[in-house]
Amino acid sequence: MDDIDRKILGLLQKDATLSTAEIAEAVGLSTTPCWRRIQILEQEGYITRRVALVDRNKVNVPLDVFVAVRTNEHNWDWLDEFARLICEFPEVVELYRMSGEIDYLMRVVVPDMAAYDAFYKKLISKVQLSDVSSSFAMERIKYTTALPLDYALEETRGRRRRS
Amino acid sequence: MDDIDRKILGLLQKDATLSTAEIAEAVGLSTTPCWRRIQILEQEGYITRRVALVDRNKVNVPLDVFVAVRTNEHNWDWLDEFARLICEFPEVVELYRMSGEIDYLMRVVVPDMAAYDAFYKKLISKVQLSDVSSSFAMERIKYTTALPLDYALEETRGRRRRS
DNA sequence: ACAAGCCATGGACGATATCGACCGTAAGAT
DNA sequence: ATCTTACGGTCGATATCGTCCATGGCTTGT
Repeated sequence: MDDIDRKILGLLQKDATLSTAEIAEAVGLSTTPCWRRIQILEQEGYITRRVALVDRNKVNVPLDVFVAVRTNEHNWDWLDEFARLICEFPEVVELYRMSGEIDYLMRVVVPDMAAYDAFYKKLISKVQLSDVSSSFAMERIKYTTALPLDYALEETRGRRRRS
Repeated sequence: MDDIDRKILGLLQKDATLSTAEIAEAVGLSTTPCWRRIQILEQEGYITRRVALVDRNKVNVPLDVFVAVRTNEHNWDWLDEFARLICEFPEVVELYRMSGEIDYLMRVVVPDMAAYDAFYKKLISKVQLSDVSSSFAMERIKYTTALPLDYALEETRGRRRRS
């Protein structure tokens, strides 16, 4: 993990269709060593997968709903069951176990409020939840899958230190 | 948008490295028409981009913080400035304008609570916010970039209706 | 019956990925 | 002062795919 690796990751995070030649030029390497680095980044698990992002409007799910959940059950079995169940819902794209007041927070994508209502009914019919509160997003201002790379550690693995 | 298109999108959402031949086989087409459909899906904007997802632990940002923001300023100029500013922060991965109590909700990724504190200080030094409350995620149970495709409309564009 | 739309097949061209081999160099270690 | 290691650069060979023809056949709507 040096500056060049960071640059490569940064580029691929934005656009995974870039050819090795293009990346090589952008980071100031020739193609072969650049390709080697990408290989290593993949083998070491820095890059977990490459995916296509689809337009939410085109597939008719323009609405984000944040669902804050509280429960009375706080044992592992319940959590397992809950997690398993939620993962079945394709509408739930994010689910976090939280600290503080709220036990779980999830983001749900649906076509509109009516569809959310249908989802909500399905949800509460399957799980016992003591308190559910939904907040609707009016507008998504920023959304990116790109993580910040400034915090990545050098990790003197081989011996990679360029001035 | 028929069942085959949905299948193709579903596959590419999960793994964009699949070759057209593999996709073709999976959806029960031969390669050429399958390739054409993918072309169309891209031209029509169903597929917006292809990106690489990187491992958050590897790049040292394992912690999710949800930041709920309230403000007194409710004019367009302020929003523009706020949006512009937030988009500069690579740690802010999602930002929504909400309905209800909270004005804005964002997800921030950082290495640890200390780093979040540093981020927080940077944030409040740049924007005037009347109320900020942070919730830390203990665990990310589900996270996917794949949208549900069940809601996608048929959109009888050409004449595409399979049984 | 006819036309339109979609599929399958086959093939051709070119871009790229994917290596392997070899050399040069700079920094660290002994 | 060497020896070693870890790069990077270059060259080149394969082979896989993407890309895009052209043709023919099947089904469906009018």
